[in-house]
Formats: sequence, C-alpha cells, structure tokens
Amino acid sequence: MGHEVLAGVLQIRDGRLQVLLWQRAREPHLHRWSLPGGRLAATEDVETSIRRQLAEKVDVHKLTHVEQLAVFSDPDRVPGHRVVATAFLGLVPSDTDPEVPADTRWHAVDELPETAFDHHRIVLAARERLRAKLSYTNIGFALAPAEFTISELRRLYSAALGYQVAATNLQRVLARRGVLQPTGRTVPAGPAGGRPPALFRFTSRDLQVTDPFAVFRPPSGSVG
Amino acid sequence: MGHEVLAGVLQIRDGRLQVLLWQRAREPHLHRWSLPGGRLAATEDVETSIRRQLAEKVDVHKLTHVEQLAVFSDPDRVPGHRVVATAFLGLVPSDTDPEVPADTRWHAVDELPETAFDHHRIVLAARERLRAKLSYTNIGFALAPAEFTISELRRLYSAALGYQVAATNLQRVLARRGVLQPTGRTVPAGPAGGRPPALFRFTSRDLQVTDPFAVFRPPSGSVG
DNA sequence: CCAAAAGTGTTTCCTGTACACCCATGA
DNA sequence: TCATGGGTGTACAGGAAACACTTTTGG
Repeated sequence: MGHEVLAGVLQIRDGRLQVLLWQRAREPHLHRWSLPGGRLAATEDVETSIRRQLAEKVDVHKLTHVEQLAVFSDPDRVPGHRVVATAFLGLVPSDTDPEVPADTRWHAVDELPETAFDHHRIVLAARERLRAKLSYTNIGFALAPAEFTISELRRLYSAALGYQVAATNLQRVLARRGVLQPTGRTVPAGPAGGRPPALFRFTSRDLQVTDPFAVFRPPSGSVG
Repeated sequence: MGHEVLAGVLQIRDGRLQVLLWQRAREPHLHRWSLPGGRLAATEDVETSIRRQLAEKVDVHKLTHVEQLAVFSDPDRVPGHRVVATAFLGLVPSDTDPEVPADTRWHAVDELPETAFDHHRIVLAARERLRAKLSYTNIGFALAPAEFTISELRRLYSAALGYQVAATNLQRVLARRGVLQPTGRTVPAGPAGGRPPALFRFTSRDLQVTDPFAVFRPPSGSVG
C-alpha cells in the first residue's frame, strides 16, 4: 500500500483562479492532466514531501502558503495497487510567473481539462478551502504581491471567490481587522487618468485567523 | 510504510468534554492511554476503516458524526517502522452510555492521562475542530439527545466550548438560523420547582453549515 | 473643464449580547 | 406566596453592505 502527496497549487492569473497541472505522458490516463506531487519517502513527513516535490515544478520560494486539505483513500482511486493520497492547497502570489516544465501548464479552475484519477475533486476541495479562509483569515497575503493597490486586491478576491467584491468594503473590513497597512506611498494613475492609488501591504505574511468566533463568543474579558 | 486510522471520540459526560481512550497492554508505551483505531485494510477507504474499527469499542450506531481531521506523518511519530495516521473526530450524544471494553475508559479532555505517541495532539485537534464547528454549523445535534431542553443544550455547549454560554442567546441564535425546532411538548420541572421547560429538537441531524460567510458575502441574490 | 479612477462619509440592516422582566411550577 | 428555574421583550453595540459624495489625477 503506497502513499502519495498531491497539491492543488492556485494562483490568480489573467483575473482568473488557475491551478497548476501537468500532462501525463504514460498510461494510465495518458494525456490527462494531473496534480504535481509524488510518492511519500520514508524519512519525510507529508508537508516536507509535498514541498520537495513541488520544488521540481515551481520555484518553492514563490509558494507563499501550503496547508493540508484531506486524505483521499478510495481503494479504486487509482488503477493497480492501492495508493492513499494526502492532498494539499498551495498558493502563489499573482505577481510571479514561475518557470514551469514543458509538460506543465496553468488551467482555469472553472474550466478544467480532463483530469487524471480523482484530481478534479482535489482541485475543487482546494478552491473551497481558499474561499472559506478568505472570509475569516488573512490568507489574501498569499495571493497578493508584497505591495498592492486596493483595486488590485479587489480583483484578486473577486477572482478567487467567484463573485464581485466591492473595493470600498474590502478595504474597510480588512483595515478594521488590522490585516491591511497603508505604506504611505502611491502609484501613478493609469492611462485613463484617475486618482493615483495608494499602496498597501498585509500586516503579517503568516496565516492568522482574524475572525475566530462566528458566534458564541466567550464573554468579553475571558480566556479560551 | 503502514497506514493507520485513529479517532478522537468525544462526548459530554458529567458536564465535561471527554474522550474515549484505551490502555495499552504492551510495549511500546506500556500502560499509556491511546486512541481507538488500527491499520487501514487494503479494500476500505479511511472513513470505512475508522467506522469498522470503532465498532469494536463503541456501538457504531451511537456515533452521530464522524469527520476527517488531518494526517499525522512525522517519520518518528511511532517507534519502529514508519506509520502514517489519518485522524478523525467522532461524536456521541450525551444521553447514551455505550458499553466499552474493560481496557477502555472516558477521560476529561482537559485532564488527559499520559497518552501514547502523538495521541495527545490528536485529541486537542479534535477538540479544536468541534469548538470551531459549534460556531458556524449545526454540529450540536451530534452532542445532544434527540430531544432536549435549552438548559441541557446550554450545558452541552458550555462544556464543549470551555466557557459559559447564555441560554437566552443560545436559543435565539440557533432559532434564527433555523437549526432548532420546538416540539411543542414540555417536561416536568425539577425537584426545586420552576417553570417546566419546553422540549426542542434539531431541524436536521446531518451536518450543515449555517453561517457560511463570515464576511465578503456574495451580493444578495447571487449564486456562488 | 470633463471623464475616470480612488477613496471617504453616511446610512441602513442584521446579528449577537446584555439584562430586565414576566411565566409556570413545587413546596 | 415565595423561591426557583424557564422563557420573552427590549435596548444596545459592532460589523458589514450599499451608495452618495469628494478627491486627485490625465487629457
């Protein structure tokens, strides 16, 4: 019984949420598109393993966030002998265009090609996790450049969530939570004119839960 | 390389959040307490496996909820050759007292005995998951009897969350979300008198996200 | 001066919290 | 009728959404 690690590496490219896939050159599932990853080695844990394996496809320094998604373990999920997969979500900021091998390409998540095995499900799980965490964490830092304007950030959130987010409220919500910081600098306006936008950055570039209690908050002034 | 499944099975007993553990009768970690589970067989997926293995410890019909937590894969997490573990959260309603084997016992999560391997971490992960989901899902159904009074439910939520929850607001929040239903019936008052409490039930006994968007809701009237 | 884009002020709504008050029972 | 626990009504606060309005640029 084998164990593999797989990652849905997501990035906003051309205003759409895209995932990194490579095209199989062998049976089974010849020519279908599949997730980067590979076999878990004996001396590494799953996170070390997926980072090592991703390094072969993407410059690993560009990976701003990696987290476990779930185990996929249907006995027939791949033909032949049984392989359990631990799936990951990986994120790359929108201002990088990592070199990728020739057999590898970015695909819009809402227009996936024919994928191998159960990789389609895994990509959708990665998207769901990202969407959920955009609401209650600062995970946006992993999709955005180091510094950005509110409109750029709005486009990133809109693409990831799949619906339009208003710039006004985006800024206000993130500012109230202390997630965003103004840099004090601005950037020249575009060709159509307009007021030159201010540059912002994320206060922290580590994942933090910013809205921990949806309800049933502990009484104010107590410790969890 | 082996694969095992382990479950943190939680129940509110005597007003405290408790976890089901069994005491090892062999080295390594002789006499330490460990989580129920065992080796993943070749023809089952991880969820089937954990349910099968739990059936040996608890009447499986009493398990109202089972969900994946995470993979624990440190190469040295157990001595000897390498075993990857998929951990689960399991829940048992407070009105059942399942028969358990002689080596098995319930332990308060906040006063764990010496546990084997990395099982301590897994128990804490199970508690965190439960606490988080109590806020934004109807997962309370899995801790509560089929019908219950608001005070009973308040005690369950307080024990699971680790702080006092007000009955007034608990009822209001769950009612507003459509999670609770009055049965119309009441129950005799206790020995100290008092108004006889009304009986409620959960509208659904399947896990449902009741508060999906912390923020960045899609514009009202759109589809995700 | 006008169009365009960015950013701010203001209003409204909703949800959850806090707390006072009313209700129904046993002794 | 009083103590006790259950339940409701009401006021308050915070956060987010909607939208009008102001600011700052390019042409």
